Parts: sequence; C-alpha cells; structure tokens
Amino acid sequence: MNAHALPPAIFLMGPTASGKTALALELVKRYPCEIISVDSALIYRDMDIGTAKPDAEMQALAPHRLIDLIDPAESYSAATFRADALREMADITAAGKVPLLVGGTMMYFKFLRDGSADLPQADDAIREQLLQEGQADGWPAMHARLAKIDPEAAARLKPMDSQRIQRAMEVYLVSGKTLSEHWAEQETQPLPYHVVNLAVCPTERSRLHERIAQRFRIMIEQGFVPEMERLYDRGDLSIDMPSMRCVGYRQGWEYLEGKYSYDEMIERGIIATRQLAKRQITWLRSWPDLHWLDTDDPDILRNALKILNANAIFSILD
RNA sequence: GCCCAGAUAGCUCAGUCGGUAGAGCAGCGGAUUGAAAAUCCGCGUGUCGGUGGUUCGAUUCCGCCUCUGGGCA
Repeated sequence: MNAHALPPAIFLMGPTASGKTALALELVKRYPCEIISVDSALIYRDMDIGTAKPDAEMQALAPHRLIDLIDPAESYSAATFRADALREMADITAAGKVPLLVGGTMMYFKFLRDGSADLPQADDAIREQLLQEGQADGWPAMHARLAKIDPEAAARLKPMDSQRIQRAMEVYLVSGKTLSEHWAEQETQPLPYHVVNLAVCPTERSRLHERIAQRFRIMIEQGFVPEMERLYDRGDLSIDMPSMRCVGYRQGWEYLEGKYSYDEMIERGIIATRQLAKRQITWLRSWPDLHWLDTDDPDILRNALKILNANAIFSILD
C-alpha cells in the first residue's frame, strides 16, 4: 500500500435475514475493523426485537455505531446518515482500524457512496400541508401541479408516487428552487475510501424465505408483541411515522388496532419482510464491483477474507 | 346412507345466457437524490375436480364418480 492510497473500508450488504451480522462478528473477532450500522430501523431506541438489533452480548463482542440514535417519534434521513457515517469512518480510521459498514438500507449505502445534491431538509409543516392536499385532491392532481413548476422532475415521477411528488414540491416550496435545478448544480462527492463491496445472500430465494419466516417467529417468541404494545400505548406515536412503518411494526400496530388477527399479523409481517428483501436484492443486482457471498456456504468467512486480502484490505496482517 | 351447496391461478373467489377465462392477495421483475424496513411501476396458460353423454364445439348443459363443507338420519 503506498502512502497516497485511500484508507480502506468494507461495505457488507445483503437483504434482511441473510446473515450479515454473523459474518460481521466473525470479521471483527479476527481483524482490526469496527462496525458501523447501515440500517434505517436500528437507529430507533426501544425498537429492539422487531428490528433484530444486536443484543448486549453482541454489542460487547462487536460494538455497532449508529444504532439507538433517535426516539421513534423522531425521524432520520439518508443525508444525516451520510454525515454521521463519514464522521465515524474517520474516527475508526484514525484509530488505525478499518470501518466495516454493515446493513441493508441500500439508500444509505448509495448516499455514502455517491453523495447527494444540496437539498433543503424535510419541513414537517409543509409536508403535512402537501399530504392533506394530496389526499384531498389525489396525487395525480399534485403531480400535475409539479409538472408546471418542475416539468423535468414530474416527467421522472409516476402520478401516484406520493412520497416523491411530495418531496419535489417540498424542495421548491422551501428553497424557491426546483429539485431539477438542485440536481443540475450537484457536484460529485467521491467517497475518500478504498471500498470493497460484499453482499451476503442465500443462492436460492426459497432459502431466504425460510430464514425470514423463522426469524420472524423467533422475534415473536422473544416478545415482539409486548415491545409493540409498549410503543402503541405511549400515545404519541402513529402509523404515519417512519418508525411505525417499519416492517413488522406496521403489522403489529394494525393488529393492536384490531384490523386483523394474531395469526394474520404474523403472516403479513413475514410477507412484508419478504417484499423488503426483494427490493434490497434489486438494489444489489446493479451495484458496481460487488462480490457475492452465499449465506449457506460453510467457507463464507474464508471466501470473504480472500476477497478482502485480494483488495489489499488486510494486507498489513499478512 | 340420504339431501343441499361447492370443486376455476400458489390462496380467496368472480365469470363464461355453450365459442377454452379474470380480480384481489401472494409470487416474480424493475425504479429509487434528506420518510427508504418508505414510496411507486410492470408481469396473469390455469388438464376451469375426474369420466361418459348431448353438440360443429363443453370449463359452462345432463348422467355417474371422487373430494370438501353443511344439514337429515
């Protein structure tokens, strides 16, 4: 490694329930790396069982950064994640270790890798206003309004894509500048690290589905419903909040509202998790320079190390 | 044993006044710029339970058989 080389970093990605955490633990036990969580659900405090958050024992063995950051009534963002992660990566690197970014929130990985335009942050009041109007007049009507303000953005968006239409309108209303104008001014923000991209996933989709169902049932046994009840009974949370829209929590919430039975809640929770996994895999399929690892490969650790060594990540140890 | 109602996509069901069929959910594929575990887009050939009959033609009408509910014994 020459003096001008970028410091190393590892991205360990993969769909939910694919075994990322287990592999990360093995790496941390053997090599000087430290974990940064890349997970939009682990950031919430008091949401432990349903998010499969590393427990105290795991945390002692392999501390995770960027978990338990905010209360479920608050919200986070991909841009905030990028800033937080860059800070933690610098800290770990300064300590002579390799940042190991582990998680399944692909949008966060993308923001970290590519950066983003300099956009205004979320404005709750404007969002609420747009939501009311969107629901009253229908999203196609809002989409038509956007088309007059920012035709480029509207052309990219489907008339029913409530969230992105709302965001594009919000950017304009808050900053006076359209989303497309912001994008045009965007400068590239290369990540100042030499990254090795790993993805863990079972070869067969059916195998991943098995793991998802099994893990959900374990969560139930571990007390997911009581955890859910504590959140529900707080009284200040709602199904509209990002925290309560997380896979499992949304179904748990609807179950407690009496929308469906216990068994149905479990079934729907598993289904929602499968659908999440599929979306995560879609991201991974087009991820550049990605090295795939098979969850069920008994030599997964050795294979991961082979890739890391070949990319000069741990060459210092050889 | 008898009577009634069913049997159509992985599931729940609709439908064809006889010209080989379509919704929701699931599943699969895709998009993804401060909510992303979010939000959105696309994809529907399946011995229409089996068998015989009527018919130019049956998933549709008729007979028998099998299975599943419910009722009567």
